[in-house]
Amino acid sequence: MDTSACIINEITQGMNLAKQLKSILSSECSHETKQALVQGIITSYDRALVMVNWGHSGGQTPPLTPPLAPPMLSQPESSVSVDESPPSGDFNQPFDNHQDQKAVSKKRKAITTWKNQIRISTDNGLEGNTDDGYSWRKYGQKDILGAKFPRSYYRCTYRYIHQCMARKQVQRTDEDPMVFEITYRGQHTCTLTTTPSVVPPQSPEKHEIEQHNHQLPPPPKSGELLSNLRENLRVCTSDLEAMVPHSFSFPSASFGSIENYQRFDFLNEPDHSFLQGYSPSFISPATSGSNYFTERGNDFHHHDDSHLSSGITTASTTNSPLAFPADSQDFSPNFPFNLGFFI
DNA sequence: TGGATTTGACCCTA
DNA sequence: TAGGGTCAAATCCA
Repeated sequence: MDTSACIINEITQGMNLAKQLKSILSSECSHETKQALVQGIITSYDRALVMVNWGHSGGQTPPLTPPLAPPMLSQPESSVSVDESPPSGDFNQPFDNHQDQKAVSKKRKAITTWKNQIRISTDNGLEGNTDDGYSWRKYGQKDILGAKFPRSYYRCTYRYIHQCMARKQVQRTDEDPMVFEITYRGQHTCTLTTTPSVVPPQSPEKHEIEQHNHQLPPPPKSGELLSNLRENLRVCTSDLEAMVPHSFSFPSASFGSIENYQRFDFLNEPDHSFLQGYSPSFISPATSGSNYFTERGNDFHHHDDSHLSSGITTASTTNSPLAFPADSQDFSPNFPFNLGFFI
């Protein structure tokens, strides 16, 4: 599907959703359903705008996003939308030695970054999660001046194995503790040799999640990720009817909702090369391989007064959804995002 | 015992 | 020089 077709699709979908919303505004439909429709409308127009921007910024085809934040008609309480900005520019500069590291440091500003804003709703006391299919390893945490919460730093687990220099920062926003801003830096090169979506690494966070919520479904199998990808891709290329995210429905009501505020920050010239850095997995708590929170006991250690900002002490990438108290600061976000949709 | 996390220290940039 | 980003030793956990 070319760009214009996708744009038309998005706009058309938004219109359809608006019509649906109009028809149910006076009905007995649940508040969640209405909200889901509104979210779907916003998402559709948002994506359409992004596509337009892409077209104007270089004539390249924007990443095709499947209905990530589609109206969750089937399960309105579980809504997941993703906002990702495509990366571009030069990154993944391995710096195994001091010299390289210096060079990279100088290029720090030039490295393309893009952000994701994910809102985790716990209206029903549950939460969902998304997965980018990659395995992240936390390598640092820092209190940021003026920030209420600390910032966590993650790098690809295969940094040294595959010289994958992908990194991400997870920062809980001050305004809304339930909103996490994830900044991605660099693209995954490990996908060139190992497809995370195919063989999603078992991240430690998975273990943690399992510890805290035994009712959660097991992490997705690699095959599931692939099949999910296919489904999503199919949705993207099918008619509007298919745009209704049946395939995005969460497997069970045990999932809360995560709203990804897609903010496309094109900090640099878009580059198709970033596509390889995205995981083909999509944001379904049941199928994705990442979790947003760590359930390790350690993660909850830092909740003494001296660690008010440690609510997010650890964020790891796991693939299981887990429940966490809405007002809790003890969960760490691991925000994988499924840019694989863009493929 | 190996892998992941924590956290203080160091480095780099503005 | 301050603040952000990264390193790496210590620690934790399965």
